[in-house]
Amino acid sequence: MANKETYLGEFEQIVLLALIHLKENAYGMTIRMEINERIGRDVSIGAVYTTLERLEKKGFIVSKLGEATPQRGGKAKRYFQITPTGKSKLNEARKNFEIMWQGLGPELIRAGGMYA
Amino acid sequence: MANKETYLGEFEQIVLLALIHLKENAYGMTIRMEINERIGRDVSIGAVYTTLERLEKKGFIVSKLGEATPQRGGKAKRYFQITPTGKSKLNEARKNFEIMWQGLGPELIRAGGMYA
DNA sequence: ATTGTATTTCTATTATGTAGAAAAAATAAA
DNA sequence: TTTATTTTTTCTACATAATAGAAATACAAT
Repeated sequence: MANKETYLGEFEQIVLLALIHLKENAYGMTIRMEINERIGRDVSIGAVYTTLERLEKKGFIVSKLGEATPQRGGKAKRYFQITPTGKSKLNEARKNFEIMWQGLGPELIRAGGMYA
Repeated sequence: MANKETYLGEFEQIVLLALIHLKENAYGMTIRMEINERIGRDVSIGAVYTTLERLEKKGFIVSKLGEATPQRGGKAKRYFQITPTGKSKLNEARKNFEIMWQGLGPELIRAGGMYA
């Protein structure tokens, strides 16, 4: 990989961003919803969790179990938060994409060319 | 996957963008160099080619063999170009990232928070 | 023919993306 | 006090993407 232990995949970035938007309320179900609401990507809950697990193992997020006595049914929620490492990695990924996109507007790349 | 046959991975996006910048001169070696020069990512030539193969199989790029009588040693170059499908897919990926980043400046996400 | 050079192709491995079923753990109802 | 319902997580399995490095091509020069 680009750098063992530090590579950030495409979906991992999406999950990280959803998580940031959700602030104190980021857990499996809400993350899944946030992604779906924002970009219409409908992934399974399992897909979200395995990604969260990997992000945690890499040190990009941390988690803690929710309140012990919730006023509802269901297993306790596991809340996630991004770490400083995760933030800088995410910023770096963004910066790199920006550099790669430099000079290529969303329309620009459609102009001319043999297959355009 | 998000959508069988249409998913665009992180590195696939990078390769596609390098290829666009290179215009008529996009082939394995130059693509690898372009990526390295722009964002300092040093991938093997094999990594570039397998990615190009996948992109071609998905219909996001097309290739054709270079000049039959090159004035130098070495095997003929294989030139690559992005297709309309590839372009729109790339634009879509960018749009989605933009939506996910909305409201989160590169500095903004570093402010406050338990682990900041 | 042999050597050198530039480039591609092949082979293999690990990591990421993904779904779906099963398990947990709490509340509500019987 | 067992059984059902709800909400959420955890487990298992598989397809696809990221990656390296060696081997194969194919041409030019000696």
